[in-house]
Amino acid sequence: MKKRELEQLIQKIVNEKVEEGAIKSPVKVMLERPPREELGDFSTNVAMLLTKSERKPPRQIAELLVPSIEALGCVEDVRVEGPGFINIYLKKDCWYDTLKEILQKRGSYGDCPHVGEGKKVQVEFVSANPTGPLHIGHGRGAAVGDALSRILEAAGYQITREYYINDVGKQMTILGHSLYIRYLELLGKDVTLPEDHYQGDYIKDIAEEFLKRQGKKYAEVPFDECSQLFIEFAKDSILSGIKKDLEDFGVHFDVWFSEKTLFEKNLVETTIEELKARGVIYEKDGALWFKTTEFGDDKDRVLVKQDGSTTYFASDIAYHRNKLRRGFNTIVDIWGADHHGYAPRIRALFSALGEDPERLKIILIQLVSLKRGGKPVAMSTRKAEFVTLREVIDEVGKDAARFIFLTRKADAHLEFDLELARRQAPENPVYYVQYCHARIMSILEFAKEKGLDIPDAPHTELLRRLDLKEELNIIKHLSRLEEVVESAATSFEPHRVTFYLRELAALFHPYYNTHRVVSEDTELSLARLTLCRATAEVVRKGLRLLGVDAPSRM
RNA sequence: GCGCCUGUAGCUCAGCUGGAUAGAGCGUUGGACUACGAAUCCAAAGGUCGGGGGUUCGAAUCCCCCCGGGCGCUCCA
Repeated sequence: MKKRELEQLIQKIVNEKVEEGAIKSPVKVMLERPPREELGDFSTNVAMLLTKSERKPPRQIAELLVPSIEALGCVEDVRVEGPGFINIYLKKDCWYDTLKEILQKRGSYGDCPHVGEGKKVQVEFVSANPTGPLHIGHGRGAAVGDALSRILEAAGYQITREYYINDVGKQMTILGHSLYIRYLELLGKDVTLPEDHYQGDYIKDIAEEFLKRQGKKYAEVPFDECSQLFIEFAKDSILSGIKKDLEDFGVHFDVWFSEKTLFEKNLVETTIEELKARGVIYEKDGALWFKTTEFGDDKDRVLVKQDGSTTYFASDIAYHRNKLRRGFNTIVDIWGADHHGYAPRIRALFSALGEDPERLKIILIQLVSLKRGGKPVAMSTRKAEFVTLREVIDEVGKDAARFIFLTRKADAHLEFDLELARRQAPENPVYYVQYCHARIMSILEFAKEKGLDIPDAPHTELLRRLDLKEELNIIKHLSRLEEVVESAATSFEPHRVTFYLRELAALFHPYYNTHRVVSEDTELSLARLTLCRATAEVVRKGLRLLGVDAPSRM
């Protein structure tokens, strides 16, 4: 029995009471899980919500509803407890239906298409500048963005994963020039890399590659005459590295959106024209301003500078206007938390274009503080001292890294201990869940060798053998998957799935340790094997939503 | 100075959008493998939910004020 189903049944009862006149005002029924199992499987606070409009004590209102709820097929008992909670106890047979449903739906169990109804959502994430390799912080953004996308897909949304490439502007010229300098260095020229250039060794590697491909023919060519070539080469090389890193991290983007194309298609200009037409653009001090203060921003923002060049913000609004034009119902931007100040301006754009700013959902990713064996690791982008995503993948593995990134709310600081993450030790949380899956697969294997044939569609008769409290608790937890997916999707918080899985494993491991699955009692064995199979199915599904593998052996 | 985020057990963090006696993991201490995987399990200890007010049947959760931490306040990208 799922919460949503029971919620609807009780809502119907309340609505009937309202029609009959027994209750004066309508109320939305919300079920919740009581804090302790003695208080039932579900409970509702409707009676307390109605005290004011009914002018009756909550318990009296509750009693009005109890008989109809008791009459529901799945309900074993209904009690009014505490200040006026209506606590509902379900029949065991209803829980066994959960197992049947899991085995029938398999990988699609937990999906809730009614939430998204096929609406289009764009998720833009990572979007790191193509001036250097991805570092561990980008990894967190990648893990969150991808897991969120997977969860939204399970919730029935149509997702476009997108990466925005900042491939224009001064930084690109500096990148190209950095490569140029390293190239000349290789040719034995006496040059030094300016301080504001990219210092990382990766530029040297690219320079060697450049030399191999292009030879020495640019040795005497001034940078001004070959800048485009160097810029393109550096950018393409870095970008293909980024793509490779992300693929190996299990993240695949549908669209790689180039900022440059905004200019090529005149979209920056068109956007400014549209804003002009809407009367939110003015000129001051030789620059062109967007009146964002009209929509809640602190100060107005420059779009075209005195020297005639456009700002980064100009590209950004053109990009977001383009997103809107592409027909996404919701636009999700995942940013580093240090960019939070930009939110009001982008929202201002939505308002200025007559769009609901609520369509833009911004998720901020807090910084990762990196440790190694409990000791902090210093990071400095400028000095190119940082731990790259590549190193993390190679050192601790994709699964452990992704899982750890998803053990916290996105906007909370995350401590990432490289040594801990790499260690296959109990304190490493990913193995707790993966081990649960591997363990079950091993049990199923064992059962097969014993000649036990687990039914694909077990009868309730058989499942009734699962009457231990631990067994029912596991089944009840399994029944929550859809709720968790829905809440993770609507709150944009993928970490909820992580916690759910840990809880599930924490129910299964002790059960396994105290009760034998495969025993002399064939019927009981089959019932328990069914439970195991359903559990493995849900663990696998949950891990898939996080982009983490569910190994059969570890 | 202004704005956003944040403060929950020794440490790292959850807390289901306002519910009943606030929960995990790690760490600490003690215990469990001659039957399905010990990457597991069992037990113990650990709290003024930063502080103060307010809203109401009810607050860790919502509002205001302080205190502490982080991050933003470029015609930078």
